[in-house]
Amino acid sequence: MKVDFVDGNIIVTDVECFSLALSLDCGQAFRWRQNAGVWRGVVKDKELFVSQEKEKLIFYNLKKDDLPFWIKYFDLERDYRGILDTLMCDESLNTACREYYGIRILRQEPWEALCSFIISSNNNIPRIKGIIERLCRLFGNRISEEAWAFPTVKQLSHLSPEDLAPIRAGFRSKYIVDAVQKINKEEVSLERIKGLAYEDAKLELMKIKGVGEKVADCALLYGFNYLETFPKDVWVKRVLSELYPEGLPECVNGYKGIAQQYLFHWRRNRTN
DNA sequence: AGCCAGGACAAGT
DNA sequence: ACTTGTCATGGC
Repeated sequence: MKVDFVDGNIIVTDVECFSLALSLDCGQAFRWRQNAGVWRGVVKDKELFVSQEKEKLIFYNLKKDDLPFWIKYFDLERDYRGILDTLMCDESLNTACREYYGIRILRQEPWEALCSFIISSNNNIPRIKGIIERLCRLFGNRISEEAWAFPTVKQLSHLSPEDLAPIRAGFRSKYIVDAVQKINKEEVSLERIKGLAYEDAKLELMKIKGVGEKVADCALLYGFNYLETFPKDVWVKRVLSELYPEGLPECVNGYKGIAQQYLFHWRRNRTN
């Protein structure tokens, strides 16, 4: 990775095994929008405009001090080339990884990931995005003309399911409220989860109503960077029953979550 | 118009 | 321990 500063922009070159578009639009994050080749998103209280040309990333109007934050968010320091090499150990994984080469598991904010995947349950991606957008606009800090931060637990702490009616999350509103209250009362601690083993972390999250195995796994994979986690949604279950009735090959061990993301996106985008 | 959606949960076998 | 109905809403 090489970094240059040009006209207030930051240019990062020699970025290997990374596709910005695929990583932002593969169903793991719900707040990124693309316009004329430029992706816009918000993480914490930071808004980012970024685009990619081959192995070059352009961070628009970005302060130097903020670059490490985004390097970490996109997990650019991790050796994905090496990881994918080991993951491509059979025909299906080989195809999935080749077709969608460069998807990285983003390192999202824990609360945002948890809340987003509570909202995701029995829901479709366009609508998930809409609900989250309304949640941010109604309850998050406005950080620019057209950008709102994801609301903090504290900002949501006084709300009832009825107060959440405008975001039109349906039956999921009461789940959001339960998550907020348990975290507020420290019945569930997102801070503590970071130090727990996978199984314990999962049990901790599953104390929350509306958080079953799948939602907990998604939160751990996308929000806590537990890369060995393997969330099983309907698409991945199809892959498992169709291609891996006897179980996954051993090469995915340690990075099951990454394998899962490729298999999910590959299977979901298949037309036949 | 009707089916389905990156599920969870309770109730029924 | 598995199976089924229900939940609220809107995208297609």
